[in-house]
Amino acid sequence: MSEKVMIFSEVKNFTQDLIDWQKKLGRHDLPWQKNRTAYRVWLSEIMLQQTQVSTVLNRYDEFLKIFPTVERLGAATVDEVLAQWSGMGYYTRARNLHRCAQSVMTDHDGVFPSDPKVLESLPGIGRSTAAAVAVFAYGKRAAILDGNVKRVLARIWGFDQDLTKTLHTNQLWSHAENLLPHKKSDLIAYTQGLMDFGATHCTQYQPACIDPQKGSCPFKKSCVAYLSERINQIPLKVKKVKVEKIDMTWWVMIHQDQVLLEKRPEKGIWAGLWCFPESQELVKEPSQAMPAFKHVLTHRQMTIKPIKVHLKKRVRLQENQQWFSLNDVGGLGLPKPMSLFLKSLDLVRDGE
DNA sequence: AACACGGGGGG
DNA sequence: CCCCCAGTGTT
Repeated sequence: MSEKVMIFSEVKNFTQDLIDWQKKLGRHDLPWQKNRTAYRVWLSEIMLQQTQVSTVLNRYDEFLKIFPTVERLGAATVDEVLAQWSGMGYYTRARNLHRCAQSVMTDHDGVFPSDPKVLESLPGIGRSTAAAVAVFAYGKRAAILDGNVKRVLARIWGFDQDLTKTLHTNQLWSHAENLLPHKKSDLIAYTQGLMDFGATHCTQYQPACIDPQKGSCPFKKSCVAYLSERINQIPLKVKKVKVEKIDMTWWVMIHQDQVLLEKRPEKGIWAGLWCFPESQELVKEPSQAMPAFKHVLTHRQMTIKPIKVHLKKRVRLQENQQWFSLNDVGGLGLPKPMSLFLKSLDLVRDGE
């Protein structure tokens, strides 16, 4: 048994059902669905990469009016292109759009290539966009796999692997290719159907299977995510916690064998635990920077910079502060780096 | 406020 | 391969 079959069980007639669905319930009147030249298709795909259909609808015709051909676009200045793009965000797209137009003019005799692999070599065109242009403009047999399509395929086949992993996304790519219709005449309806079904029915939140207002889902009977009540878990994208880098100062105030500690607020990091004060302004005794060290938490990488001050008298600067003998700190609630640090203080003291 | 999106670029 | 980024719109 091949790997493909093990991962993606048979969903009967998916391809044909989707084609039928598209013909009946898909979108047929979007401006870029008429007169599907490579230039028009390409422009719409780039605009749609990170921008909603409703926004692109307001911009597409205007853009084409100003840059009616790939030649005119390539001949424009990048500033003119950026000006026309303004408000749509991700301005790298506009710069690549311009570069791509120039490359089509100089490297491809002014004609967009039809081979997805060649399209993919152009600026701003990745695997999915290349396939879309090849299908819509040239009727080629190529698979798209954008965010909408990933959601549709992952849900129906119950593919619950982490899609931030290249391996799993590649498995989905293979699956997308296996699903392509064999009749070339079906490719446009099929590809458009994938896009439309994902955008209007198999939406991220409240898809049609649980929201009748969106219509009915033709795949309800076989959709693994729906049948196993995992619509909200699939597709799975494990977001890596962003590790924030933080510098923290510890004022290590020492008087004889005692240190001044501060009970931290009940909210935030190390809530309610005892720590060195992170700031102080009143004490003017000479201070000495100690070696900084790192402490790593799930979501933070802290660089702790202790500053030692030997005080002649015990002062308490705030209500939440208290002096402790080093012999007693062991009984306090201390965050990990505090207990490690205090132990090292002990060693220093013993060594003295 | 958190999340979603395709592609590029650097390590 | 992995990570990070960019900007607007949606939930």
